Amino acid sequence: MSKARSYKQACNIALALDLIGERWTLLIIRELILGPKRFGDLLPHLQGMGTNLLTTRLKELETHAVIEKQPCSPNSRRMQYKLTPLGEGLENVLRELIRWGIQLPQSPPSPDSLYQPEWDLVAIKLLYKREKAPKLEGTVLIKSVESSIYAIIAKDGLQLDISTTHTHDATIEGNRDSFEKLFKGKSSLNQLISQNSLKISGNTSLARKWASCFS
Amino acid sequence: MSKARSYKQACNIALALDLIGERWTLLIIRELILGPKRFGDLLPHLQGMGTNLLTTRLKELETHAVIEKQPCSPNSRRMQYKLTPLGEGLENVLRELIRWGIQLPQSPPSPDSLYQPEWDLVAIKLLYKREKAPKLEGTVLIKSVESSIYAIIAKDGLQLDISTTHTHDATIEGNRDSFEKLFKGKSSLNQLISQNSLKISGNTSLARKWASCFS
DNA sequence: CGGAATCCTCTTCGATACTG
DNA sequence: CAGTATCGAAGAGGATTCCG
Repeated sequence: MSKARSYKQACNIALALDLIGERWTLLIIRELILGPKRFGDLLPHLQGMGTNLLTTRLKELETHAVIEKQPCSPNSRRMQYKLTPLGEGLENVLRELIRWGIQLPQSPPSPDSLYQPEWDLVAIKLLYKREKAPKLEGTVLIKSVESSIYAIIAKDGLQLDISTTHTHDATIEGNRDSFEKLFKGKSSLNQLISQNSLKISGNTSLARKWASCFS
Repeated sequence: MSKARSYKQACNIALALDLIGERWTLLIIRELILGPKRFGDLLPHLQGMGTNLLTTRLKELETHAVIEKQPCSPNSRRMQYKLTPLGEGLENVLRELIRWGIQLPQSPPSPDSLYQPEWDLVAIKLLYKREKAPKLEGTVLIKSVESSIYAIIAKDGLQLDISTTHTHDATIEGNRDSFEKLFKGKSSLNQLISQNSLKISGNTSLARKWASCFS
């Protein structure tokens, strides 16, 4: 049985870290931010982690009600892992980690480091401030050479999809770098448009309002 | 030399965790939130951590410019560790960890778990929302049987002191439990006063305004 | 195929003893 | 007091196997 090493401190920080402070754990949470995933989907995004260790971590998280294991569909025997409401609360922790990570001296992107476009989606989702345009609704296509991301603006936040095509109201087009600047609040949409870095089409008003939610 | 194990992922979360995700690291940051500390001050608050490991962690943090080592006083040979501006940015991460930790199913306080009053001060400092009363200034004494904490309200946030006596404008008195409810936003000052759990004196208006910054 | 269990090696941790 | 050295214990990483 996993006896879960603990700091044994009567402190909320230490308490939290007892549950999600171990190696790999927060990266597992990151993987589940965009929705439920299966064991086999998690593994390739966690290169270097053994299958046994992933099993252990998933069990720990499950016993602490941070995630839950459920059938992919009602009568299926295939299982998927999903954040519980408690686990979703970790969005706030991840958001601040992203913010802190952004301002870090950027090490030159080492060639042996893994990259998954979904990680950008996680950042976009978490950095989006719906309160800046609470009533906004619609779908924006974020198009670059590398990927086509559909951002579906809904009442309960931003839903992001990279794998399926959706009908969309507006399009923002450009390269990854410019989008990064936009989403991370380093440049405004107007700045990037006037620099010819980004281009908008369709419902441009929607696109503008949506983009203003990142600054 | 410390070769600092890395996740090797082009993701801001993973990048951040490469620096501050290892065991004990965030607890060291917690210790430095209230101000600089010496090696010997850190150790007893990190029970179970070997001295060698603390040395290693401090060096890692120093090379990544999260903390810096400096003389206690200009010409002293005694050294202390202090957060850099980059390190101070981790306040946001710690704040969210505290918030998440608070809503965790409270395990019965195990007898072998360590408790340090300073950890409460860290929580108070980080949960205080100055923007709720931006112009407030003064000193509030938070008095319980266990401790006398001076909260000095300043422009750049809350300064907290448990070791020295200060002149104060207002006093809030009660037991630790009630204070916890107040600071963690679970109860309002008015509620706690009407329950006879807390008592205020001195500049009660200041005390009320200050207390409202936690809800 | 998904994922749990087993082994084995290597690294990190934890605790204590030691040194400038 | 501030760290270094050491060593057994625990955990991580990788490959492989087993089972439904």
